[in-house]
Amino acid sequence: MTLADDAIAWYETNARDLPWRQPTTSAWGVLVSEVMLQQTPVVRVEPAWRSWMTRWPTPADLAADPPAEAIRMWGRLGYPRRAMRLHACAVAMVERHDGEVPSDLDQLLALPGVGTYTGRAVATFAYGQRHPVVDTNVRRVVSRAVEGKPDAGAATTAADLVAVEELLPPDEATAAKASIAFMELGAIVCTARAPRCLSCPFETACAWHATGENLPEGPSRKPQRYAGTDRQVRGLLLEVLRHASGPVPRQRLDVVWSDEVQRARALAGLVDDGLVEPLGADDFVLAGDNQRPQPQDL
DNA sequence: AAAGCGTGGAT
DNA sequence: TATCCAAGCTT
Repeated sequence: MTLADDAIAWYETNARDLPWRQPTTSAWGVLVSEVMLQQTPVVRVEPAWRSWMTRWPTPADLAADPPAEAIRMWGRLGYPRRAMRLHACAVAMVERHDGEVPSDLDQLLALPGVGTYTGRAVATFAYGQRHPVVDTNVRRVVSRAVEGKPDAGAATTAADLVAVEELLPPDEATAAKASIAFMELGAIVCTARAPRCLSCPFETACAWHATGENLPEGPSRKPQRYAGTDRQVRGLLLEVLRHASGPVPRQRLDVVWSDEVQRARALAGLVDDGLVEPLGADDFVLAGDNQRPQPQDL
């Protein structure tokens, strides 16, 4: 039995029942789930994903609406640039791929917001192809089970892809199952904080378990501050703009943060990123909102 | 290649 | 309370 075999067997009876794993889910549905899951936990993604798919069942549906609507629907999932990119991705798929999610990995990787992980995840989970799908869960599982180290490095490397590829069975469909199984194992058993080694199908094979599960010395990532950062200010500004139906006067944005310099910098950053657009001298809207007729236009 | 980018729940 | 962490991507 290989690790892949053990993982697949374990997955058959232990996998969570997530909507984007239903066989009827479209490749678009898989892509949306993958983007939403970038740095956002499953429990928060699930309801958002359902709403999103109900409103925009296909890429063409999303592409037909302005980015502002995507940013609103994104709600508080975090990193709203992902909503922008998902919208841009839908537009690109309409333009370049006849409104379909491409199955070719290189075409996937060329889409906005689709990187090393997401591209392979879509090719694998939506189209059943054989690719190493390497996210934080898989890196942790492989780091522990194969290398005996408590945690993986900070970011995915080419070597990680090779290491995971070598664990995949040759058959395409089986490899795809192994990929989702490795991820699920990392998500619910081989967790960062309190791994459930006694419930792990790798228990006897795991190099890390064999050496006594020595814990990592420090955090695997650099701790990221939030309070007081531009990110917090951007979040506050965007929260106001999300709930506005028309142009927002600058004064309404001024009240969210007292430091004028930082506030201006954060707003400029949102404009730079294409999330927000200035409208006239002192009004702001979410990207594309100026294309909707405003009350004063009627 | 390291830093920037949201948000909220768990410990 | 503060820190860690959650299916990363872009520049």
